[in-house]
Amino acid sequence: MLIGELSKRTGLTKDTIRFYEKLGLITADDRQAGSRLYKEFSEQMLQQLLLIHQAKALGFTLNEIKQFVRDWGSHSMIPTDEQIRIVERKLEEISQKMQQLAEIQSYLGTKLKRLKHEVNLDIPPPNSNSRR
Amino acid sequence: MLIGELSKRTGLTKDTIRFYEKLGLITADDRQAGSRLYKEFSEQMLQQLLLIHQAKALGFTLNEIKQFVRDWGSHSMIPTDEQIRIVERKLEEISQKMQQLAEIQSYLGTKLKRLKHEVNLDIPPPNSNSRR
DNA sequence: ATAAACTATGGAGTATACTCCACAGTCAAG
DNA sequence: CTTGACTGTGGAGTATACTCCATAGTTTAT
Repeated sequence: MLIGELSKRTGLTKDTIRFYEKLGLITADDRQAGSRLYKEFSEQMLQQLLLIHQAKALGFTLNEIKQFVRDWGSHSMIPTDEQIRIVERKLEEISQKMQQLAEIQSYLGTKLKRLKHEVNLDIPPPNSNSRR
Repeated sequence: MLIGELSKRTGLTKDTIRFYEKLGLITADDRQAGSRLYKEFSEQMLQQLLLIHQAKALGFTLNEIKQFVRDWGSHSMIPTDEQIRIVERKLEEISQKMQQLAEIQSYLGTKLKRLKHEVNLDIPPPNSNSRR
């Protein structure tokens, strides 16, 4: 597919996609268009962009993602046992992030309970003695 | 405490702390020092900085964190029921992030299994037929 | 065949989040 | 009482991640 379709299907702008391509986060095949070359993107690149998008929202930088993408690609010339170590490290990072999220979650949960309690004190539940 | 101590105890540079203070992410009391004013930071601000640090690592922008910090502060003049909605929204965001992390985690888990399998094929387990 | 909508390239500009520097006053140890 | 480590302010500079623009060739619908 061409960049326009890719843009629509990922929700990323063409500029962002071109920027990512320059950085080497994604790749494209060349396709002849008259005297010039257009870029042909694969379905896999679409998936990769969606993953990049997610990873960004989770606080990974483009450089980290670049490593990530390079390492996971089956075409990498990195020996398997090193790849294993890399993936294990990423998994640890992710566990850490999840733990941090869990902390904030519990913090907010407590806060929420307290707020709801406050509301209950302000405005007693309706119908509390409306029966009969 | 003064900024130096705060810096050491949070791991953030003085410049970063001053930057955050300018943005209103944290506050400080003034303390007379000769003809000038030094900033006095509370234990609470230390905690807040640690939280800001975590939130950043989880992909929240400083602007989002600013909202966050403002909303949670008990001194906010926001009505309780609105505070509840805000906290609930944050909790949803966090659930979403956790789900995304879980996805990546499972993706990497699969990848790791495959890699380990590959290694097993390359180098058969030692002692596999050493018994006897 | 021609206009509208698409494509690529190069480069400038912007927002965010720091980071560094120079200058000047303050404080604590010897 | 001086010296070294601290403090604040203002402003310039940097890295990251886009975003916009001008220009020019291409494809598609009418």
